[in-house]
Order: sequence, then C-alpha cells, then structure tokens
Amino acid sequence: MSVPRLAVTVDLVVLTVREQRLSALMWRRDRAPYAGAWSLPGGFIQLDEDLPAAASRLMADRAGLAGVPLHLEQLATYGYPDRDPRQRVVSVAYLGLAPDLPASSRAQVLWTAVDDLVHRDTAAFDHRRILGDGVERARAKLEYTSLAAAFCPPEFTVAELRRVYEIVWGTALDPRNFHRKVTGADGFLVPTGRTTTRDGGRPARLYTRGGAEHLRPPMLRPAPAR
Amino acid sequence: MSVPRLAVTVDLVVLTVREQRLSALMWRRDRAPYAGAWSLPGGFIQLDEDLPAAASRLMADRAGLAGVPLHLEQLATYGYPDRDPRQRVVSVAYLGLAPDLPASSRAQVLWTAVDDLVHRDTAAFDHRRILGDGVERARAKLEYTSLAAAFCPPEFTVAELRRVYEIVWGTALDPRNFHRKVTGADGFLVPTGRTTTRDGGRPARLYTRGGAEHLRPPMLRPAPAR
DNA sequence: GCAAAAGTGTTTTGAGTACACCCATGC
DNA sequence: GCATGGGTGTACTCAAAACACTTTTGC
Repeated sequence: MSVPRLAVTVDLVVLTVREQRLSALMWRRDRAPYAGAWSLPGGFIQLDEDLPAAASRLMADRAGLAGVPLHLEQLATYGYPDRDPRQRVVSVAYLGLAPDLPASSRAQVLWTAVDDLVHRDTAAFDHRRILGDGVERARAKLEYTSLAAAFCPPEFTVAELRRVYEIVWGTALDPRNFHRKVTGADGFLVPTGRTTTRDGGRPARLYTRGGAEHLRPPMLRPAPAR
Repeated sequence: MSVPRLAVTVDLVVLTVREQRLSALMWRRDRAPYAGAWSLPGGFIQLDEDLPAAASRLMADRAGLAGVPLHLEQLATYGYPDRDPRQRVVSVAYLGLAPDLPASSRAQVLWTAVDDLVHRDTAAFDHRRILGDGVERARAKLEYTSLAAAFCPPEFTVAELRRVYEIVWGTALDPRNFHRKVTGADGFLVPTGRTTTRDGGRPARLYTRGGAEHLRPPMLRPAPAR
C-alpha cells in the first residue's frame, strides 16, 4: 500500500487583552484563495522540525512576535479534505496567550477584537471555527488554571488580573471576593513588595506569576454565561 | 517555496474498564521497527478522508470494533521528526471510550491493563506517552462531564457507574454521597423503571445515559490523587 | 434470620456570595 | 476634604463530607 503524503501547516490563534477587548492576531490575505478575507497567521512545517518548534518559528516570522515570552499550547488539528481549495492540508492549530504588546511592524498582521472577527468579517478556510475553538479553550482554562496571568505584564495588580477575567468572560466579578480568592490561592501570585497607583486610588500591591499551573478550587464563571 | 509533504497517521487510544482494571486496546507488533513491542492501533489516513472518518475506519479495521457505539474525540497531535525511524510521520491521536466488550477476533489486538503497559512492557514509537495523555484526559473528563457512562453497558446501576470512577481514578468513593450526587445531576441518568440484582443485595434501579454532556457542579477527585 | 448491597436522613464543614465598611493615595 | 479605587470583615447560603440508619433482596 502506498502511503499518501500531504501538506501539514501550523496555524496560530494568538490572543491578548487590549483596549478592553479580547483580541486576536489576524493576517489580512492579499492573494487568492480568500483574497481580502482574514486568516490566522501560520505556515507549512519543515521536514526536520518539531510541531512546537514550527509554532515558535511562525510566531516569530509570521506573527511578528519574536522573542516575546508567551504561553503556547497545542489546540487541535483540522483536516477535512476540502478545507483548502488548492490541496489537501492538515493543520495543527496552536493557542498562544500574550500580554498587551505593540502590534507587529508588518501591516498585514494586526490585533483585532475577537467579536469583530467572529461576527462581522469574512474568514478564510475554517479559521473562524479554529479561532472560536481557541477562544473557548482560553475561556475554559481561566477557570481551572492560572493562565489569566499570561495576559498580564510581568508585574500586575489584582485589579488588572480581574479585568482580564471580566473581559475574556464578558461578565462582571465582585472585586472583593475576587481579591480574596486569588490572593488566597496557593502559588498563583507572588507579592513583589512594590505598589503602583497607575489605576488611581489607593496604591495597589504588585505581583508576579507564581509557579502554580492549576487553580484548586477553580474560579467558576457566573452561571448565566454557561 | 516548495511545500514539504509528509505522512499523516491516526493512532487510537481505546480505553475500557474490564476485570476491575482500566485497560487499553493494544496492538502487538510483529515486524520492524519495534518488533515484539506493543503499539497503539492506527494507520495512515487516505487523501480523501476526514480525520474523524479515518479514526472510525481504523477503529473498525485495525481495532476490530466495527459497529460498536463508543465515544470518540481528538486527543492531540504528535510530530517530532524522529518519532518514526523510517520516515517523518505526524500522528493525530484519537481517544475512544468503550464499554466492556469482547476483544477483537484478531490475535494481534487485545485488551491490556493500562498499568501493565505503562510500567512493564516496551512501547513502540512514542505510544507510551500518547497512551498516558489519553488516560489523563479520560481521568480529567470524568470530573466535569458525564463520560463515565461511556464505559458502562446501555443499562447500568449507580454502583456500576461508581465502580467506573473508582477504577479509573484509583480511589474509593462514598457510595451514599455518590448516589445522591449522580442521581441529582440534571440529565446525567434516565431511570428505566427496571431493576437488577446482578450485584447481589437489594435490587438496584437501572438507568440509561441522559443527554447532558457537562456535569455541573463537577464530580471532584479526592484531593490526594492530584 | 442474616448478609449484602441499595438508598435516605442528618449533622458538620468549608467555600462562594453579597455587601458593609475601612484604608491610602491624588488632587 | 473628597473622589477613587484597594483591601478586610462578616453574615448568609449551598453543596460536599461523614456517617447513622432504613429498605429489599438472596440464601
């Protein structure tokens, strides 16, 4: 039996929180197929390259985020036969979570609010679905991991962390209960001893990310959102 | 730029509970590479075939589980360059959960306790790791979904469902609290009105799976196991 | 009757929710 | 002083944990 060989790509769902919106890195296509539509940054993997290595390389080359520390994890793989009209392509999607960064210098790559991408603009291939899967993964992971801190700068306040949750989930959270919960969670936040008044009012303590991956007990979304 | 083309396989982690052990479908290799080692059932995808379709086809052809209703979901994709010594292969792993079924008629395919596979026997490729990822996914999913019922026959008792949890997690659960929790969860269990005494003692009510996918609130594993 | 397993009731504990209240800064 | 947001205390609610107890079968 001959072994079919096909093209394998890595596509990137890179999310951040900026200007009070959950936003994703979008690639504006300037050639067929889907000229004028948006797509996710991505590209073909090399023959001697591991999948996470390909994701990192594309994050630097295509997404313009070279040397940026971000959380990167595999999302899912998409491979139905006609998803690319030119040839059979199997795409391994990766999910990246980044703090609010300057957009890439490439005009083709820009941050765009997820809501606008999903509801308004035309998407290339099945990238609308992949983006949706990435957003849902991020929303779910905020519940039971400490990943929300990946959206924050190296030093951040409890209120900044809370705004990440509120924007990603689209729900308001009680500041006082949130404060108690995250400062009480083991290994989530490490106090730096410094404070800041950048948000106004009483100085807020600054924290860095702790080593804990999981959050026990989880931070549950308010019921109506589910 | 030329597009590298490579082979794509689907590998299957098929789990069940039988003889008080969490067990997986194992393929005993009889040719190089890794002759004599165990591997996961799997095979190359066809050019005109979607990934879930390939998983179903291989579940029937290679795993010998044709026409069996089971839960099937994508697990993860593995693709580091030298994972197969013969050629570059990217493998999309699928996780299947099945009730206790007769083993395949093929001598090459048999149910084997997961502990034995992971700790004792020699594994081909990176299949030990893939199996481990599948087991961990199954363990985690029992917490917040109703998937435990996928390990049960069409009609089952609360005690049988509890034994699934206890075997998969390797922890004892309080029968009384478990009973209350699972019969109270909305859409998890549908009473048939029938009873059975196949486990001895007072007759137990029989249930079928309800439509609910998610379990709110979740069934948490006892803390020490984590 | 007795063993075995199913199923219910009750008490205790811990976590989530709501909200009153105090604290420390900028202006 | 006063507005603004940071942070603490406390009462209420609800679900999980622990376990005593009753029910219904087989033998």
